Amino acid sequence: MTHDRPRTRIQRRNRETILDAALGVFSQYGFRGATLDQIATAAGLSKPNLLYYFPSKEAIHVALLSGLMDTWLDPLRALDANGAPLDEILAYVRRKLLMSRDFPRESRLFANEIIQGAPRIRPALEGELKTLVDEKAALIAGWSAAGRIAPVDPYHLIFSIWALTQHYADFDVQVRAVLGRDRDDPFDEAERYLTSLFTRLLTP
Amino acid sequence: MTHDRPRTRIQRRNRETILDAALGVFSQYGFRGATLDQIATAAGLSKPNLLYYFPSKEAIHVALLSGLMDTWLDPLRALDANGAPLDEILAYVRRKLLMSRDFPRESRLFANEIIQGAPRIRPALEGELKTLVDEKAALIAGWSAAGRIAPVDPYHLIFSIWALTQHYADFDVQVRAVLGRDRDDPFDEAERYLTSLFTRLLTP
DNA sequence: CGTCATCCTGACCGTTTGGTCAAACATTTT
DNA sequence: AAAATGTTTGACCAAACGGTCAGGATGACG
Repeated sequence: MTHDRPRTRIQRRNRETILDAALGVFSQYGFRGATLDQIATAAGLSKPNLLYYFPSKEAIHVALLSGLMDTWLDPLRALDANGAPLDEILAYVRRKLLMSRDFPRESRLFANEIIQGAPRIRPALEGELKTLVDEKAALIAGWSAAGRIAPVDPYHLIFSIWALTQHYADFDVQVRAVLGRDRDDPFDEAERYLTSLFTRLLTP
Repeated sequence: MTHDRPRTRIQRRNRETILDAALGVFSQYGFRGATLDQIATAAGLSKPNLLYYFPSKEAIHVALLSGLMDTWLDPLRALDANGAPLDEILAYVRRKLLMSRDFPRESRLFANEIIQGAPRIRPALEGELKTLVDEKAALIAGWSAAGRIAPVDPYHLIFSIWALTQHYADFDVQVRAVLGRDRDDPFDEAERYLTSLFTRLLTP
C-alpha cells in the first residue's frame, strides 16, 4: 500500500509529479472530461503506475481539492483585525490577484468544481469556508459600522473580490482576446484598476 | 438529411428539446464530460434519435455556442451613447445580472468553454466580441474624458461587470452555501450591492 | 553480493463512449 | 389507399475508458 503517507523520496517525487499533471488536466477538462491516460502522459508515467500511487481517478481529484482549499483561503485568513481597514482589504485584493496570476490552474480547478455543483467539496463550502467568511464579514461589518470604511454588505464585498480577481485567471483567454497583443500585462492593469475601484468604494 | 434548416414542426420541436437538454448537461459537465446518453435521457429521446437531428455531439455543442454568443452580447450592444452615462452603465449591469439569474445554464456553458481555452469560439472572441468591446470602450472612454463619469479604464470596467454579474450564476452554489438559508434572494442583494458599487465608482 | 521491499509495466478485462444501420413505424401527399 | 417521405429504435461496432494483475526491473541495505 502506497496510498498512505509517502515513505520514500521516489514516492514523494512521483506523487507530486502526478498531482501537478492532474492539476493541469482536471483544471482544463473538469473531472469527467479528464482521462487517466491524459494525466499519465502529462506526468510521463504509465497508467498502471498512476494507479500504483493513487487508488483511483477520484482519489487524485480529491487529493488536489483538499490540498487546495487551505491554500485558497489563506489570503482571506490573513485579513488582520488590527490593521488599517482599507489597507487590509486592498492587501487582500492584491494577494488574491497574485494567486490568480501565479496559480491559474488551481483557480480553474476550483471554478470547475463549483460550476459542476461542488459535488466533492460542498461540505467544505458550508463548513470551513462559511465559518471563515462569517468571521471576516463580521470584522468588515464592524469597520463599516465604526465609520472606518464606507457602509457595504460585507458578504457581497467578499464575493466581489473573489469574482474580480478570479476572473483574470478563469477567463484569461477572453481577457487577452479582448485586450489584444499590444497592451500591458493584464494582471498589472488589473492591479491598478482594482486598487482604484476598492479605494473609491470603501473610502468613507 | 435533417441537418439543414428544420422543415417540419416535429423537427423544430425536437431540435429545441435536444438543445435544451444538451444545455443542461454541457453547462454542468463541460463538453468532454457530457455524454450523448445523458443528453438523450434528459431530452426523453433515444440516442440514435439525437443523431438523426444532429450529426454529432460536437454539432450540438456548436449549435448551442453559436446561438448563445449573440444573446450574450445583447445587453452590451444596448449601451446607448445618447443616454446618461451612469444610468446607461447601471442599466447594463442590471441587464447582465438578470441574465445571470434567468439563464444560469447559458452562463455556465460559456464559462466552461472559456475555462477550457475557448477551443470552439476563440475566433468569435477575437472578432465579434473584441470589435463590440472596442466600440463600447471608446464610448465609455469618451464619457470619462468629458468628465461625465469618473476616470476609469473602460476595458477593465467592462471586465468587472462581466465578472461580478456572472459570478452569481457560475458560483451560485458557493454564494448560497456562504450566505446560508435564512437570507434574502442573492440576486436581489446583488442588485443593490452592484448598483451602489458602480455608482460610487463612476460618480465623478 | 544477496535479499527483500519498492517500483514499474504489458497484457488484459468489463464497461462506457460516440456513432452506424437496416428495418419498423408514423405522417403527409397523391 | 397507396406511395412517398419523415421519424424512431434495437442491435450493433470500434475505440476509449477506469481499473486489475502477475511478474519483471530497480532500488535500499545488511
